[in-house]
Amino acid sequence: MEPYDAHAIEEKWQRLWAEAGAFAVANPAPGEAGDERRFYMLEMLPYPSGHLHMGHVLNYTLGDVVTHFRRRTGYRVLRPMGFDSFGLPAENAAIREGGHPREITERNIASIERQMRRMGWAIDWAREVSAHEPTYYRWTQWLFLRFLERGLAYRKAAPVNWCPNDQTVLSNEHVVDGRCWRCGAVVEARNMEQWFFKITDYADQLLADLDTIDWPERTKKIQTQHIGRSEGAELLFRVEELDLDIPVFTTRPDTVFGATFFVVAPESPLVETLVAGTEREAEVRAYARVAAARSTEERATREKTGVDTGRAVVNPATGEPIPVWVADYVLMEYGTGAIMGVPAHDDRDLEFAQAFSLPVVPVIDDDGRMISSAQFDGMPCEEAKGAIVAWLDERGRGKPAVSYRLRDWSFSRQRYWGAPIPVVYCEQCGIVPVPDDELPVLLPEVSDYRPKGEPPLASNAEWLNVPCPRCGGPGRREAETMDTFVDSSWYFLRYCDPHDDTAPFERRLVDYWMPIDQYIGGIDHAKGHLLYSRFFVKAMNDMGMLGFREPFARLFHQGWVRLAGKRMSKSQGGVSPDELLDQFGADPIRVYILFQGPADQDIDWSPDGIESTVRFIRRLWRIVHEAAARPASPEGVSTPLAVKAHETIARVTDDIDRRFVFNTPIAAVMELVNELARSPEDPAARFAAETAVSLLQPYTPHVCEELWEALGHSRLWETPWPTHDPALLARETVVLVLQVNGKVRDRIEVPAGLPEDELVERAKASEKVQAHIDGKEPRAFVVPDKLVNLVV
RNA sequence: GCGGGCGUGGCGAAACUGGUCAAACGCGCCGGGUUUAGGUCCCGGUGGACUUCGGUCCUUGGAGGUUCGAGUCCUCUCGCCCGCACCA
Repeated sequence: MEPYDAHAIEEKWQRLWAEAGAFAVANPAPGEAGDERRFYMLEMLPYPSGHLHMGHVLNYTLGDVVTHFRRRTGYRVLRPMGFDSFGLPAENAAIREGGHPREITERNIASIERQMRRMGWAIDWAREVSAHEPTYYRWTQWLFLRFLERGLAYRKAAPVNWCPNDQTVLSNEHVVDGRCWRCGAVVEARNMEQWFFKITDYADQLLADLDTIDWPERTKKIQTQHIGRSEGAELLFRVEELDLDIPVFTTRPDTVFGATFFVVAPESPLVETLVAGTEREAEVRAYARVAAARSTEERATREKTGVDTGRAVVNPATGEPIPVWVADYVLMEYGTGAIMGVPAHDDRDLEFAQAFSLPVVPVIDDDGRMISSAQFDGMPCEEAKGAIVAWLDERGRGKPAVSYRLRDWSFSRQRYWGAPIPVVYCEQCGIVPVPDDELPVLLPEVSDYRPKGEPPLASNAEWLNVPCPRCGGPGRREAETMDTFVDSSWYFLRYCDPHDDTAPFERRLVDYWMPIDQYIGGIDHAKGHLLYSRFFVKAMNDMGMLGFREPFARLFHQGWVRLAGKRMSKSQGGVSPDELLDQFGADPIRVYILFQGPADQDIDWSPDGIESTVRFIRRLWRIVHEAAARPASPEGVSTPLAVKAHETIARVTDDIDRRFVFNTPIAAVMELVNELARSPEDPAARFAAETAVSLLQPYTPHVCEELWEALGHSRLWETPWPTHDPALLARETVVLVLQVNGKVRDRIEVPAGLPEDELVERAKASEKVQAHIDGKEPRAFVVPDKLVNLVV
């Protein structure tokens, strides 16, 4: 027996798998039956920072176990890999260190890919895609144009975070405590033109279809909350002098009789309409300008401010005029950008009313019944909601309405390293799409990636100035690029047909593979990537491009791997997998990361523990080699070791398949190996060894392949998953637990399948039981074949 | 403030639908063996208290409750973590 040499074994099998094309999977030929058992296993694609971190190792090892298990249980498994290779970090590295973002990105991809291969993950590398490659972003641009055609992509002015120092728009994530994360300057709110995807059109479907997918409840909750559907009513408040009806959204139409004032958001166009030409014009405008420039955080925390417009609107319920104010506690983005102020029943309105001495009129009493509300007095307020809306509806002053918190997705970035947005601005024609046959619009070279008020692409005049594709007149390209979340909203579709140069994918192929049977990734993407991708698929389904409405049928979130209490992530590598690979090899790392605990739970990384998995593999190595020297186990052997092996098959299979837990199968195999070590002479020794190696293969594929050969077999990676023999597990006798008053007093062996009264008789016959029931006549509770509880 | 999750040995954890002494498996620790020594490796022990060594009692953050029976279900409470947050 050679000593266990992780590196030699791992290199050998990685080479052999590559030569055999072991993990490549073919697409079905046209006309091939679609009823084959297929399985699409996908983990979220990595962002190519310098190297893998232990969180990746957990994520992809988890997916690898599922991949091997599904392959060996008879599925055609698609398990691809790619890189989310556009984005700010590479661009910032280029600004910081010099060099081109493409060089940095491609160097990182090469490095990560090498690490992935060393980990031995069963990936179909022939399907690899990277977002920054023109062969990929050509289709990202193509999809954008389809969204544009349907009005699902549009451009409009919207408030953004602006850093006055860096002269750029910042995403919300890059505003820390109201300051720019890079230079520390106080961020301003600005109104700028932005590109948006109309995800709000799909708010209801995104909410409703959560019921059709097998996702963690907490993730569904996060999305539900983010979509934020509220039912209520839209009520009309009239400005008589201007002959103007202003709608407001409210979830509390029952309180409308208590609306004593009216508030408009400072950003609202109504402000101008209301005050233009009045004596309060200057004062109100000044307030609106200052308030609109305040950050959302500032507006949320400071005391209530506002200014009276001097105008009045008519409360549609009371018919009385109430004053109209402008105040920054009302947000333009939600509802209609205007509210009715009901200080008696809303804390924020009360605070405002108290600050400005506005009247407070309660309209619901302590028992929840309507008061001071005309004909509705005495009605329970829940009932009054519908009744009042119906009453206002009859008079044309209101109707039931639904409002969402979800906003359209702003996806344009004033940055370099992203897919160019393929449109041209023409003075005559406006926004003109670049024709499909001119795609991709290649990302041009620029001299400086730093944004200086204008996106970096605008600095390349030769690229920027092109004739209008429609009229041929002077035009200017869009210089903004797309958010990387656009790239990652459809990459899983491209994997199905990665080399198609006539379309993003063939519908037949995505309909064959999709939806993804098991998706694995961090919960940090709960309301970003996981929502955007759902929106993309629904929109593409509506366009007839594919035949399903949800991308991810089943979702699992792996836990965080922490180092000294901190999450390991892209920015803080912490532990280098290369060093661990050099020191221990891939198999021990793979077992260790999954043995720590449930995969959805955070784990603390400790290099010490990994030694113990090396020890286990060495022990397995020795014990299996010893068993391999013994005669083959007879067919149907039913020794205790054989029974243990079958039990282990049943446990491991159930854990991976049904329970989706990955730590306890390792413990189960360890138990089997321990049992084998204790009884090496058992006739089932070889069978037990074969079973242990076969069951552990998804975790430690290299060493198991080597041991499988030592046992006289070949190609474990495509050997069918073992099945247990239920007949062997059916015991002839069982151990019956005897309790008196709920306490265990004895255990006796009885034939399996005895009727309840027989079990009770046997229990009463036990001396130890008799000593505790003391001659009394007990009541009996029986769990057949397991337990009898006698209660006296 | 709103929504959600989690508390089990010295440590990571197991106990899957309430039912075989709660703590499997592993780490750590203790004892023994192999070894010139250390490491590796092998064997055994290891929740707590009491014990006449046969056992007895206690123990899943805390307090109640349901049940023949609760780590598991319910109520309250303490602690930690996560998501949202002037959303009308």
